[in-house]
Amino acid sequence: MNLMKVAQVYIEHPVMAIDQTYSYTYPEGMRLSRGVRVKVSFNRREVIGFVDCLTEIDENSLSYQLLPILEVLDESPLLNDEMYALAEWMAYRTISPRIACFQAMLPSKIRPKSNRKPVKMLQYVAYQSEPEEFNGRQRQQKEALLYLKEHGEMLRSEWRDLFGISPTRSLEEKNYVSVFEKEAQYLKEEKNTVPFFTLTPAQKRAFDELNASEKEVILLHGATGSGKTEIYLQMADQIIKEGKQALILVPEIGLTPQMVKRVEERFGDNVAIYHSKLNDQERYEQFMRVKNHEVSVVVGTRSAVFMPLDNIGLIVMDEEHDHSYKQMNKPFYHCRDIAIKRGEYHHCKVILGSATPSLESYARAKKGVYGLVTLLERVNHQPLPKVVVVDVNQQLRRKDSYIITKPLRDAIEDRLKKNEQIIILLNRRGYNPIMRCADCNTVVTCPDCDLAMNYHKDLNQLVCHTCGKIMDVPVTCEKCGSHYFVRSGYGTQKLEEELQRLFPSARIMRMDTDTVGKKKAHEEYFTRFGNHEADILLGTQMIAKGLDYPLVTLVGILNSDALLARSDFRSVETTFDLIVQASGRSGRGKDAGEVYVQAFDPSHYAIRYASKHDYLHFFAEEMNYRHVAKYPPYTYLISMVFSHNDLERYTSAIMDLSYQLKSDEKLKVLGPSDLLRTFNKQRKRIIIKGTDLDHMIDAVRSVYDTFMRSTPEVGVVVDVNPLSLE
DNA sequence: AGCACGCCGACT
DNA sequence: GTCGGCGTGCTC
Repeated sequence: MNLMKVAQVYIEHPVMAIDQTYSYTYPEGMRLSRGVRVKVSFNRREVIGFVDCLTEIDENSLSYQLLPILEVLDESPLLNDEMYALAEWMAYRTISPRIACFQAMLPSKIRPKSNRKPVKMLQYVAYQSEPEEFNGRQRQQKEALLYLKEHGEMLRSEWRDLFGISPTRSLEEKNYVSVFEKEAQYLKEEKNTVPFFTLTPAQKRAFDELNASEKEVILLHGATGSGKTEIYLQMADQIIKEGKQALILVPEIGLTPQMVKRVEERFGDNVAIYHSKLNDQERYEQFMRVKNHEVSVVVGTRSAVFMPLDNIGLIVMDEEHDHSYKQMNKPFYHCRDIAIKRGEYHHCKVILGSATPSLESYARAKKGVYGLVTLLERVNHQPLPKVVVVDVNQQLRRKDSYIITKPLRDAIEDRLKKNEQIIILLNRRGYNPIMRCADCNTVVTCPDCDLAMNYHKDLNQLVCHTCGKIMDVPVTCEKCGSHYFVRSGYGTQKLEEELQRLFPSARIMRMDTDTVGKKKAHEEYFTRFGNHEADILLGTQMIAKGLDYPLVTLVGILNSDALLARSDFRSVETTFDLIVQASGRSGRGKDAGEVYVQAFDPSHYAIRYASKHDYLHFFAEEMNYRHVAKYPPYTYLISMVFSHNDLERYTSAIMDLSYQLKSDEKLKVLGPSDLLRTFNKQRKRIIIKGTDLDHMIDAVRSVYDTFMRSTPEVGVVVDVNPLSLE
């Protein structure tokens, strides 16, 4: 036995193949602890590692030479015990490498990956001393120095701007002030805090019920426009007065400028805003503000759930059903699961709010696992908007336009006359979605994806909405050689044209990924629409949620049941949600709102119940289907997608894997089935169904492990609790 | 994830 | 005869 001290280190590459610790020696006195990053040599390269623990091992038992840790990169751990344990739990649950979880939790500037200096340095000045006396010509210098004495250190550039370059430079040269570099600090802006609104009696009741509930997780089922946000803000206020912290999570598109403004008005600079559009530097700054206890409230999207708050008193997840809470790439976590886990750790309430709760959450609330508080009255006492369902087939039979049907056209005309605003939702980009050969009917598909290309008129080119490939409109049909093509269907581009033709004087604004490409464009569009710079806002689902414009009295949903055509088990729920949420944009001001829903199948229960804002009946009926088909929330799912450019070669390996899973009688295994090819990779999928999630995870982990070792060249993506199976 | 090692086709 | 394709094996 020859024991020696070593550090167990995870290596930065987020792949399952090296999801284990490696031992490194370290010199006496090196400051190491769990969660600090180190520089080590791995496979003859310098990489960043993440210290897991310090142990002793028997040198004689090793068949290889240990290497030393080269450098310690952090003075203190980046992740405290709570977050470290959370990362390990998340890695287990999502079947992903631990490093991927550490990375997901940290802003990229301090991710284990980057070895650049992350930190922006700025020059600051500080008061040192002053002369016995200033002479008459040194008035500027005197002012500048006294100002600095009074205000403490400040940005050098700011100080120079304020008092001029010449006096400040003399002061610096005479060493009355010191110049030094420091990490850029978040600039505190003076923000006026405004008082809270008085809660309506209905809001007050919900507020009290939430406070009184014994449950840790409580579902707040509140209609659109019922004033849930105000309740969250007042609960957060109450919590910070107790000296604790509040974490408010909002969906990607829910973090509108309006929302940010509201929160900042209430909490001033005691709040950190964290969302996906921040750049690396901004993320890092917000992360550090939270870590350094400079704020008590965090408002943010999915990844904000990892903010290093250490004394959480309340977690709110607004629009808890929203799909943007699920990370769609590694490590495929769901923000709700993390929020609830953190709530358990901090023994605080977790409030899930929604007008259209996910079936999972509502089912748990009904079972009593979660608390349930209901708030169905709207704040402005307006009834929920009247919903008119237009049968598109019927309009077609009358030889009327099926894009914008007569009833909707009349309604638009009417609102334009009254100078009110209109939102039109069409969940499809581009001009014509499909282009086919006029002779043999072959649809033009993406060479890499087996999916139809979309015609974009502005580019006069075809765009693949899956992989982004752009190509010229073909001259000859690949199948039959014909030179004639027809384009059909309609997307937002064509709709914009159509609307402008129908209403030549209307000011129309189009929002989809093609028009709001740039970073802050969203905000700009929303502000302009809010200022009534346009009469009609037309767009894809990005305009369906969270917007609050009092002048909007009409919402039109064009292809409302397009989603239903999909094979996904959640498509009905998604359709219901989209209609109810979009309807919620109408009639939020003093005038009652109206909604026109164009559908090919108006009798479908998703459309029927959505048009009556009837969540409860929808829930009951949809739960029936889920029960019969053994889908969530009655079961759990894990999907495994295999990809390779020549996947057929691995069919037998995948079959073996599925047989292995099928031999477990606690599991139901579907597939492998072929998926469409994307990014020039063939894909196959296996779906595992079961009722014991831990058991399912263990089973998948074990087969995944063997598969990965024997055929590492095949891509495998495992998604535990996938939101959709498209 | 990288990167070296290793075994088969088109070239100075 | 070599240069180099990328399958596959390993990293403390």
